[in-house]
Amino acid sequence: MSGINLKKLSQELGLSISSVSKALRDSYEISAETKKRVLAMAEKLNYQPNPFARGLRKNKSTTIAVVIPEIANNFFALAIDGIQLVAQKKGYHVLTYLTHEDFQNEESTIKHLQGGRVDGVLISLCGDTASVKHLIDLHQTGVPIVFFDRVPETMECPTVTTDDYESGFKATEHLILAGCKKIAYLCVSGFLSTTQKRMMGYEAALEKYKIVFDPKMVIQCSNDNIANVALLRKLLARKNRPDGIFASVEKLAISTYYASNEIKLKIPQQLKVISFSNLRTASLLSPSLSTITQPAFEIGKESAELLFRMIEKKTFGNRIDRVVLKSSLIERNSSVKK
Amino acid sequence: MSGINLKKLSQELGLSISSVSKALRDSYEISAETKKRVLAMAEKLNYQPNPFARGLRKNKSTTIAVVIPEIANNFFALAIDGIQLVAQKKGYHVLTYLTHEDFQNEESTIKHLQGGRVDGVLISLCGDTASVKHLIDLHQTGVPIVFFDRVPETMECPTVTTDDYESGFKATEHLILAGCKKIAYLCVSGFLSTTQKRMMGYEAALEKYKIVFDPKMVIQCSNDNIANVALLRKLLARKNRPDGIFASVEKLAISTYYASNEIKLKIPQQLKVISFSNLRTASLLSPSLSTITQPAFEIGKESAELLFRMIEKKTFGNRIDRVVLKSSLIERNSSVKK
DNA sequence: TAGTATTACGAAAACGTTTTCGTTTTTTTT
DNA sequence: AAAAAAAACGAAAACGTTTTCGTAATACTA
Repeated sequence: MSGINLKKLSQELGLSISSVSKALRDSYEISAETKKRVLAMAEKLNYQPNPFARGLRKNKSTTIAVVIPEIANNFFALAIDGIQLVAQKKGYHVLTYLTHEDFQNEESTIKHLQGGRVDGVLISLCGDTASVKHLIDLHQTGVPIVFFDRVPETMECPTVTTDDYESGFKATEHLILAGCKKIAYLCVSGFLSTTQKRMMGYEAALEKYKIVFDPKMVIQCSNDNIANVALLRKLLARKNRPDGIFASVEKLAISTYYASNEIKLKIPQQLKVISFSNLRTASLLSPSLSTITQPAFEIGKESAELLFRMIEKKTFGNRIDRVVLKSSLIERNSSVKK
Repeated sequence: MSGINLKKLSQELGLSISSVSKALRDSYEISAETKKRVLAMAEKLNYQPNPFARGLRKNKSTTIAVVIPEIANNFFALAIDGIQLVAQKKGYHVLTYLTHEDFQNEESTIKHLQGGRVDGVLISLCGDTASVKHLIDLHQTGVPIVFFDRVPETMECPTVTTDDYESGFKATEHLILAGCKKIAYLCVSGFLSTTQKRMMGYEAALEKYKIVFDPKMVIQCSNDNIANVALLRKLLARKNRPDGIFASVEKLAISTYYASNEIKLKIPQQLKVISFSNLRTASLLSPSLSTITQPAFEIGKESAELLFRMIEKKTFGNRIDRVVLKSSLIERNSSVKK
């Protein structure tokens, strides 16, 4: 359809296909003047090499895949930004897939990647990923994989994460020092590595300050915002309600705000809140939201750089990189001691 | 690398390559029992067809490209969500490209798409796109293109947009009715169709209420948030400062909030604000932000559906669809009359 | 000057599919 | 029972590259 290929170019130039091809890749076998002619004609006819023919021949796609749970999420949007930056610099194309936190989706997506469509995969697991067999299979076909943020527990693999345990600890400690006695931990899925580690930090902080851990204060939320608001409203209307909320994902903090508004619960007077979040508007909220902010852009950037290192020198197998970046705790009014 | 292809499959089965291929595509030339055997073996060996070989042979990629200015932006993130939904349903893959509002990027991205890498393109133009020659070239190679939100003025082409003129009018009228006498219009680029139309609505509303249009109240901002805050701080500190702000993009509203905070200007008492925005936290801001909210998800969905209609029946050329969706004005405290 | 490098190019195979066109065997029709 | 039709499969070309190898013509070496 595009019409213009090596054959037409070579006819136009009175050269063979192979010579034209070599001229375009600047081969030493072709004289300087011929190269000039070829380049000029290629430019004139606006020749673009067919990526499928090239991919087939070279067994290379110059494409990577990014598999994430959702895109309408500041963390992942920023991470993609970082990924795209380095991919673009390398001349790579980026395929994006959304799992919508559904394991079936993740599985079939990964399976489709088996055919050689991509040279590498960046993935953040979905909430209910129980098995990682699909990923092991993919890895065994020779496709390098880098996990970021949500990584598997049961697989030796390259990862880029943040200091989730420490962040969980600090966030909880922060609430305790602000006067909270009964802190709820909000999460979306118990399977996730992030959820687990943040919760371990949460538990450790409770222990340090001699607060007994109450399993009922671990609130499993869903991906349905409306349902989450309803759930939280119930939680916060109870007699025995928590006086502090530690949200392990941004949207749960927002739902907490909505729920509190609905039942006229004052933040931070009656309820203190801190949350993992990359909201640009955190400081503009009413009240401004205290956050643990992950370096989302850098996570994307680091992951992509790690992946390209694996793609370029095929030295993976003998070494496994695990990068850990630091999140920062930003105190604002939602958790202020009064 | 992946290893398992039709040749190996056929050897394993004692069949010819062509028969295996036909069996897998459920051809009438192959007997039912042979098909069963082939399917079973393919499943067992986890066969995945090579997308490059298939793409080369069929001259089809089952891939579309999405070209947008930025991803860390609620509008575009939601639009991508809608696009992915329908692409996934169709079994298509989605390549994402970010132009970062840079025309050079947009141009080279589109050029690279010329080789047949994708079956169709969804694009929202970047702010300084002066010429659309690159897009006309691409279109002439037979690649269907659908423009969404930011569309070209000088090209007959399929588009999905919102009622920008009306929205601009209503937003401005809303500020006027709330008591504003001097309304500034904030935009990122004068070239954009959206900017233009929203501004025409703005001017029309001013005229209706006999307010003279002041060109100095049209504020050209950049993509640098920090610079924008500084610019707005200056604007709002002037003696002759505006008493109303109409932001044509979300981030400018946020910058307005930052600037106002810095110079202790009270919203909505001293300054009323309304903005195009898809912020989930609009109602939680201090004060809650009045918005024109575009149906971003639906825009993405409609665009993709339109594109696939064009890809599937190649009836483009004889008809050009232009879909217009409605935005909604949501009044909140940032523009309340007091 | 004969032999050897070097330079500049072309022919052809290969990548893994799909598809067209045989070809053989079986079934149906007359 | 002979001819025609149908069923089930295989051989091979084609898609557009890249790359290996071969081969002229020219330049250099002894």
